[in-house]
This record gives sequence, structure tokens and C-alpha cells, in this order.
Amino acid sequence: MEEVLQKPNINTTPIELMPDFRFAQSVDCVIFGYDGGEIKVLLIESDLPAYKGQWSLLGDVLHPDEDLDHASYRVLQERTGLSNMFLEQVKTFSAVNRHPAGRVITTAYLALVNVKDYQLQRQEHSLHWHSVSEITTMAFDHKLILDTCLLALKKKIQEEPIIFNLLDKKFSLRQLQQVFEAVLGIEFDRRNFRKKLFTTGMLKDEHEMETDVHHRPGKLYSFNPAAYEKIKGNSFVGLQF
Amino acid sequence: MEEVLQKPNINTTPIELMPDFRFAQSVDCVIFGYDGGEIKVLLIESDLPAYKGQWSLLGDVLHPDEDLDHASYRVLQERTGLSNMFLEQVKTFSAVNRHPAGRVITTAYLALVNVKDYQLQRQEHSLHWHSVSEITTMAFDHKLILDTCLLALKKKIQEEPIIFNLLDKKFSLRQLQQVFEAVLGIEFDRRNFRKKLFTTGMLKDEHEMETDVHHRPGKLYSFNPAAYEKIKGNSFVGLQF
DNA sequence: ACAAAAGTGTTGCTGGTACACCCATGT
DNA sequence: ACATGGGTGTACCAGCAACACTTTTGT
Repeated sequence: MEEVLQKPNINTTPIELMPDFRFAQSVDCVIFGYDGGEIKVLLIESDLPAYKGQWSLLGDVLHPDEDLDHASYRVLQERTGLSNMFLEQVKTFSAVNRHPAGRVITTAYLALVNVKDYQLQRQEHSLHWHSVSEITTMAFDHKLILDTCLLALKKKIQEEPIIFNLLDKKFSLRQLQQVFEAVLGIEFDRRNFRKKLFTTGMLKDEHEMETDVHHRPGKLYSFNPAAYEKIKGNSFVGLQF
Repeated sequence: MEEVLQKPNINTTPIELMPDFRFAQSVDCVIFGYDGGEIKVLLIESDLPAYKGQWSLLGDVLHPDEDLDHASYRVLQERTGLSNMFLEQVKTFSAVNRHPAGRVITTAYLALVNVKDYQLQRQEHSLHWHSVSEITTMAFDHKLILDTCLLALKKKIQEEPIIFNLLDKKFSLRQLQQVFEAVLGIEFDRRNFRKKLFTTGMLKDEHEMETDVHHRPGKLYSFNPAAYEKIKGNSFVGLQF
């Protein structure tokens, strides 16, 4: 502790004394979708010799003239053709030996897309949707990143109305409930689920019915962001330890 | 979209094609303390010409042989002499022009320390505690980082029992309540607060009383992590939109 | 005696949970 | 007719919010 005053500090050290700029920075996107009653993630087969044949997240290096949000959005657009998807930074991973090419720091982004929208685009043959529950190993530290983002997703859908990004604009209450159940791995009582969702005021009745369904069709709803804006931030109290 | 197949991907591109390693990576620690009924943050005066005289977070560049958690812990140890403080990654900031020395990506860490422990250490004369509410401008994008970490703190103390890191090992219920109130900026009913905290089972009665207090002394308690382990993860249900 | 904060219970309200029956549609 | 899921209401319970008086200590 005696040398405390001599330690360099990036915020107080003149430019000419700054250490070398020797790190690479990348983004990796954990792109979740919902299909066939399961949560899926979009992966690509790694071509790196060290991880030949293993699955990897979609990522890219950061360009010199863009920030991380921009880079992750660019990756999503280039790979899926989608725009305006939900995209949010989750965590940065920096283990010393996490990348065989050298010191690459990566920032993980959580993305939610509608698998149907994606399927309308020209697809790279090397990209595939994988059931999250069936993935055991991945290239690099990507399994750790996936697990971290899945946990973030579970937490986040209970705090903010982002789950609608996984569904069509119009959806039935059954579909909505099933996505919740798939993400959280638990089941809800149907009646209580409906009550709860209605009381939030977030559901807009589209006055349409399901079609192509082999039973009594349900009503279709859409997410009403305006109603959510009113109720959000409604007392942040209640110390929920 | 036609060139999708030609886009490089850091996870699939062979090593010899990897873009240059030209970024600097740093950590910045938002070190919160509680003193005089207020939340404080530990800052240093910036010596960089561009930000001469402005206040800056404590940070350092990442060393080649360490990860970000290690770097942030090192900064804390070197600057405050403390060990085993609460320390957690919050977010990575990457605006293109955020640092005058070049392309420096920084990862913000939230740290909670007991101001009294810190005061026992040899202090750098250039470090000072500032009331969070009085800070208006800072060097770099540090005001943005501070605001982000303060928001994270508000959220986090309602989800996990981390607030005890701001207090002595033994504390009175009044002290505990006042820290909550200082962080959240709201007031609680004293009776309800006590009830709520007791029902969590997290408070261990130390069978001691406050001293040096100019009124009837209160009982002292400590945080019981074992009790918390039992109740945490107690149903993650209740879609709290 | 006074000031300051400790300590303590009850009531009403709100929201969560558990639970069962009839209805509409397709086969 | 049967299978599948849509749509609805009630009763109980737990947790939160509002609220006032007595006790202990220091000055």
C-alpha cells in the first residue's frame, strides 16, 4: 500500500504515458426466439480451427468508428435482416484466455426476435436455431455467455414487457402464457394469468380471433406501450429480498 | 443483405485474418459509501489536460494478464486499502470519443464500502468523498457512468441484501433504515420497516446496544447470510410489470 | 421536565393463489 | 359425440400500508 501514490490511473495520466492499445473488442449476440413451444437461440458453426464444428454466438469485432450498441445492431441486421429488434447489453466477458487469437474482450448482447420474421429473410445456411435446453457445449466461453443471458432474460421478462418481441404483433393469451412458461420453466394458472395481464392494461383488444386453430379460437391482443408507460415506475418500494 | 455470406465474424474467422488489436480497455469504479445521512462517492481530481480540475472515477487500464474483475478489485485495493468489498460489474461504455487518448472502452463497476473502514487507511490527499446529490459535472462520460451505477444500486438493494456493505458489522435498525432512505430517496414507516426486516430472518440480534447516542440506545444487529441463503430464490413468480 | 428516538399491535386493503364449470370450434 | 382449449368468478390468505402511545436515555 505504500506505492499507492505512484500507481498509474487512466483518468489522471497524461496521454503520452498511456499504456499500449493492444486489446481487441467484440460483441456477441445471444439471439433468442420462440418456436414450437420452446426457447431457441440462433447459432453459427465455428470455423476457427480450435473450435471446429462447435456452435458459436453471432459476433463481430468492434469497428473503430462505432460503439458497442451500434456493433451489436449491425451484427443483428447483417445476419438476420431484421431491424428494430429488442437489443440490450448484458455483460462483458474478459477472461485472459477466452479467445485463441489473443486478448479479445467481448460484450454480450441479449436480442429478442420473432422467428417468423426471421424466416422471411434470406438465411445463411450456416445459421441454425437451437433449443436452449439441448445445448451442452459451445465454442469459446459462449456457453457461459448463453447461460448468463438466459438468466438475464428470465429476470427481465418479469420486470419489463419485453416478451412481446418474441411473438407476432397480434397474439392470443394462450400464446403469451406459453412463452412465459417456456422462458421461466414453470406453469401458471390460466385464469390468474389472464386476470393479472388484464389488470396491467397493457393488452389491447384487437377484436380479432385466432384462425387455423383446431379448437375454439381465442381473441387476439397486441401490446399497448402507452398503457405500460402509465403504470411503470409505479412505486419502486417493497423491499423484495 | 446480398453480401451477408461475406461478412467477417470474429468467431468464425481464422486467426490470421483477425482485425488489429487497437483498443484500450479500462475499468472505472463507482465506489459508494454512506456518511452523514447521505450517499457518497469516492472521486479523484483529473490531471488530464482536457479535464483539468474536474472530478473523475477511480480507474485503471486493464493489464494484459488479468480480467476485468481482477482489475477493478486491484483498483479498489490500491486506492482504498480495502479487501473483500462488494464489487460487481454494471455496464461497459464505448462511445467513440469518450476518451481523449484514443479508443478506450471502459467497464463500470459498482463498489460498496464502509466509509469508516476506509478512513482508517492511509488516504491519498487527492481522493475525496462527494455527496452524490451534489455532483453535476464530471470528467469524461463519468457523470453518465455514475448515474447508471446509482440506478443499478437502487434496484439492487431491493433485490439482494447488499446494503449491509455500507454499514458497520453491527448496526441499529435506525441506521439501516436511514441508508435505505438515503439510497432510494423515500421514507419508510418505522414500524413496517422493522416488521419487514425481521420477517426476512436476515437480522441477527447481537444482544448489544448503541453507545454514544444522545437518546435511548437501540439494539444492534448484524446481517445473517445463512438465513438469507434459505429464503432467496423463494419463488420467482409474480410478473411484476 | 424535556427532547429524542426505541419499541410495540391492529385494522383495512390489495393482490396472489387455488379451484370447476360451461362454451365454441374442428374432427 | 368427442377432444381441445376459451372464457369466466369466488373464497381464502398473505403481505403491505396506515396509524399512536408508552418507554428509555441524555441533557
